[in-house]
Amino acid sequence: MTFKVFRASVKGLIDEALRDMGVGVVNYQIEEPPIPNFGDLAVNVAFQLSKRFKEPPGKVAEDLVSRISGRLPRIVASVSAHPTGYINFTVEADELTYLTMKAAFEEGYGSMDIGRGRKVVVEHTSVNPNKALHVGHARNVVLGDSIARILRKVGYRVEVLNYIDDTGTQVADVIVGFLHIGIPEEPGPVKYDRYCGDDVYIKVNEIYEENPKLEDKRREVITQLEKGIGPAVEVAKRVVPKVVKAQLETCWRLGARYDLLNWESHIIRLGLWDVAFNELRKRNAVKRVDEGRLAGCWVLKASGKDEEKVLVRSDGTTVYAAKDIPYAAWKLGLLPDPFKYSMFADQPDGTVLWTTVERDGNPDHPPFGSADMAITVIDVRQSRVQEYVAYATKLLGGGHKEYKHLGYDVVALSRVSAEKLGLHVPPGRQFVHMSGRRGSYVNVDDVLDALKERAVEEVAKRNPGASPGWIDLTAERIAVGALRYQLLRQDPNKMIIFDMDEALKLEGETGPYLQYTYARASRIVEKSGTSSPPQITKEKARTLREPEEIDLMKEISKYELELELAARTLSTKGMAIYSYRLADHFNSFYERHRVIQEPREDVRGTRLALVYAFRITLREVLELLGVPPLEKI
RNA sequence: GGGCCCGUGGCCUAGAAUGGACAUGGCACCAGCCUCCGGAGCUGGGGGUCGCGGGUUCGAAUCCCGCCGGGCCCGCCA
Repeated sequence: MTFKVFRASVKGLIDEALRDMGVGVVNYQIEEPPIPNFGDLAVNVAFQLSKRFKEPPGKVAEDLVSRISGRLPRIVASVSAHPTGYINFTVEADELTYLTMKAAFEEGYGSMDIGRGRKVVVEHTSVNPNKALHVGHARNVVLGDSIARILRKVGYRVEVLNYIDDTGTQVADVIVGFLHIGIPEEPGPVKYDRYCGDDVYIKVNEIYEENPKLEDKRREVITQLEKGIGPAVEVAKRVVPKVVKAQLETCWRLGARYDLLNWESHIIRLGLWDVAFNELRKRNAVKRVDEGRLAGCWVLKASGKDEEKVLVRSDGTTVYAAKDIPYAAWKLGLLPDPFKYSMFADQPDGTVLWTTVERDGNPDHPPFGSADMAITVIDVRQSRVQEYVAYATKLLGGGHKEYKHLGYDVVALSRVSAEKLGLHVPPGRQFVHMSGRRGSYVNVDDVLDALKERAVEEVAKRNPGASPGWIDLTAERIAVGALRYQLLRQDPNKMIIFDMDEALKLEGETGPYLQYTYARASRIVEKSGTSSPPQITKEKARTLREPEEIDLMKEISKYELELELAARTLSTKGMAIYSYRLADHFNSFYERHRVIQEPREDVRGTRLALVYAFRITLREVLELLGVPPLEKI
């Protein structure tokens, strides 16, 4: 309730003036001016009105200002018309300081109720359980995890799902390796997901090249997995959960957490597809094609165009994309829940991760699914399929619910990094796509380890005599912060060309810069000898006078607006950039003004309060991004 | 062939929905700043046909059309 108050006041003033002038609805914008001299917020309403009145914007602006200037509330210091037509408002800094600090020191700071208790499920990660995560998967994990954190913060009931495709070809390949090629199920000391991905999956695919007949075995394995009987199922029961646990280790390392694992085999064996399919038929949403090239297939009737998506082949089997429909419908509670549930693992954050089971569940489970909104985090190559799935949920009676695809472009390897991995990069190409099957990818654990190694050097250098355990833990957190920030700060529509040397940077606009700044602020708080923020009064707020103090305070006051925007747009980018701006302003302040050593007692107290407010706010933002805050670095 | 995404100094990048003031930061580069709460920092500087060409508009990085370059999707594969 800070900069937001100022913004609301500005809007109120403009709307009141418009009413006075007797004009109807005008679509105008309130934005931050490009140059601080122009004030703190600018309104472009005069441009819109100038069209209507046939008068120059500057004149309209003056007219509006003359109506407004007499009735400014306390939070608004001044208003002025710029000759170009903008109406510029300046905030009353003392008032904003007081409001901002008061809000920051309150319990539940930043929490708001946009969600109104509505339930949202966020599905992310969903990596085939036959290999270790590469950095492309990491983008998925951290995007989904941060969105979940943001939505929870703004009042949604959030449930995080991880879909395990344990009946697909990728898992089947690994099982073929164990069952028909004789690769041992138990590796040496290597992490199990990596073993299955690097030593089994790749190998099996190489053997397919020489011996294509072996692919018949894959078909056989998949059939067994879907039906739930046969030797392949026995192998899968031993192998897949071990891979999933190994993958989860990496996800947890990245700071992610989940509520439930949904296994594809359960969806299939419990007949959820048949239920969904019957429902689609009942609602006349699918039809059987009688003739032509699709004769004998069941297709989804597309809305407008003549596109038809095959769901059931003429031999009666379902296509890959069709399997997503019952799952989506379950998420939104459009089908009866066929699952039983049991506990799968304890997570680092202290919560329990549950899993679906086919029978003998724990009756004492929390409610799952049946959300008002479903968000599926999956890369843009799945956009088309996701459209069909969203459309199918509407046909199944989910018209009042929302199914959203949160897409993002892939992470590719830079030419330099690819060549360092020994891959051939054709001339002229600047990047190469990652592929688990070909083994051309960068493993997430490897990236984190490399980052950590760099961080250990730095931390040890700056903290002589620190315990190895502390150095290790701190370096780990730096590594996670660095990687997460990098993956969250840019537009999801843009491909990330991953370069190892670039990724190892710890300076500039990076996670470690934020952590470093947080530690700086923490040290001041520690040295102040206080354990809670000083009482702030309007009188004390008045002692903030230096430009760097005011700028920092204003940046802090914008937190709620940024959070609101992030939640509404399901985007982490703005939050990431905001966190950097916050830290940047703090460092400018820190450079020029002393806190502990400030001789004037009143100024010292208010500055300390400012540091507290900054630290609390940055902590909030870092937690939303999943960048671990560090007291000491 | 149809559809979607991207193109902003040498490299990376912000400019959302709803066009508006001198185009945002970072990396790299140059010049400064530690007797002072932590220099992973701070201050200043150079560097731009916002891919190209039209159009709409008083005004376009932003909207429209057409190109160019890069990527992705479009299967009774998964």
